[in-house]
Amino acid sequence: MSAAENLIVGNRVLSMLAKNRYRNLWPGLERVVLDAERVLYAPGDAVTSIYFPVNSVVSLLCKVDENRTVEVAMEGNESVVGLMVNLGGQSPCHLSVVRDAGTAMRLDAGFLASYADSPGPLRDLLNKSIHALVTQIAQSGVCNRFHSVDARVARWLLMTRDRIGSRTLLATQESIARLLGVRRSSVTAAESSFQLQRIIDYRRGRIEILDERKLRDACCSCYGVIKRQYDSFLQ
Amino acid sequence: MSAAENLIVGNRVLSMLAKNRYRNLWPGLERVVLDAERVLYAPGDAVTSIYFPVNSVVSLLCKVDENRTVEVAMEGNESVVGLMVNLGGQSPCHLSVVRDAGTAMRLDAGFLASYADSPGPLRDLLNKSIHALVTQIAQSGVCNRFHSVDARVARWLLMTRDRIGSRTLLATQESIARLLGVRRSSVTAAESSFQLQRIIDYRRGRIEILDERKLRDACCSCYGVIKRQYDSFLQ
DNA sequence: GGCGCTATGTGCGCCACCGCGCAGACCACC
DNA sequence: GGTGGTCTGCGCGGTGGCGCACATAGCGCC
Repeated sequence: MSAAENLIVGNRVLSMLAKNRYRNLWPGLERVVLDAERVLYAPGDAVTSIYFPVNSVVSLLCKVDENRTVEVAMEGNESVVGLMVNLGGQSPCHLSVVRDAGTAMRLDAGFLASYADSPGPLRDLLNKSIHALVTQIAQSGVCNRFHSVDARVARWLLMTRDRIGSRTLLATQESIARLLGVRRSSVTAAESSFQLQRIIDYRRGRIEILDERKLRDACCSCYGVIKRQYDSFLQ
Repeated sequence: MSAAENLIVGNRVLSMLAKNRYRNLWPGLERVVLDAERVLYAPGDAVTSIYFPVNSVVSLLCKVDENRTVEVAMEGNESVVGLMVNLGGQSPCHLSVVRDAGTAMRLDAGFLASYADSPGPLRDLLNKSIHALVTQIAQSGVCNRFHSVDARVARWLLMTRDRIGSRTLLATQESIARLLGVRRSSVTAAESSFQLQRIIDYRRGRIEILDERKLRDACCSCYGVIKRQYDSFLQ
């Protein structure tokens, strides 16, 4: 397998297409590096590029008030970033920001749209991706409203882990707090509790997951609901 | 204009199609009455019917825990109920329940899909509808997390009003509380405060909006964000 | 090794909202 | 016009998370 193919299967959606011998998109794919904090789409922008993250993570942010934007979804190797907005031919209503730097495969939005215009395995897959994203947005919303900060931090850590494919996350308590829309000290409390239970280990912006099973126990069912939705159609 | 056409333009999506002289769907449309509490779709179901509400309102409910399901979106005359699920060919992950009884135009899901298969004004409209629904889900999630019960009740009242096209809503404090995921007495407090300010008048399951402008002032910006998204492509 | 920045630890008062329970009021129905 | 069920008013203690502020500790950099 070529280096390019290796990258391609790093994104679960592309990987699904590869498995089904659907390679119409391959010629249009281009490897790019996404730097942290780069804004991919902002409200009002035209969407000209679509991204298939390999090990990068993109946050979908929604404005709450003047000085707060919270994460309504995170997109990584299981996602097609910019998809929904593009298919609607609409301008995004959310901010898409690179949270974890890394590589992604870029595709021209029009190029993708031309292949998704007609029915087929590609369009099915994209529709299912949209469906899963909506599930994530809805479930995260509910979770953020009803579940404890501890459970939400646990969910956030697990979901990030799944998307970067590594047990070591780079995130400060401050950054997590902003994304979840909670106080930093609430995140401190959650993380130090997990540390005491030897579930995670952390120091200055670096979190290592020691015991994934316990972390799952610490988080609510929302993690599973979201994960199952993606797993149901990706491999 | 015939009685059927009158009904058709009662749904803003159908009305848009009528304006653009797109009438392929007309032969498949069938007027139905939706009774309150009827479950249109449940997780695991196959979606065989699509509904264009005229004055009925459908709640999209998401399970929180064993004895709680909360509203993640409400769909009425601005919506195509069952759309997203159908296009993905997926089974719904949320419960769709008729909240306010009324009429709707029913369409066979396969019939709609056959017309949405190819690009055109219909598909554009459906894509935009999905996009708006996602905006609603995301914004409601954020709103439910960060804004006061008072503001959320105000938003709920206004959104319902827009969808039924009447200043008089039928809803008990208990039912609103369940949908918003708050205590009934919190809704009591909100409504009685609005009553004191002569914004609404209510008695036993019947709420009348007296001053819509003040009600707008009482609710957060989320109402406007959601409304603008729909208004941007519906007439 | 010292300096400075950033990240983390911790404490305090506060408040919106929770869960529960009960009383009272309204309305439909017989 | 009584009666029963539903809807609304309200009170109580409890609590999770908030906003703020300040101290400490780790780490990069010169």
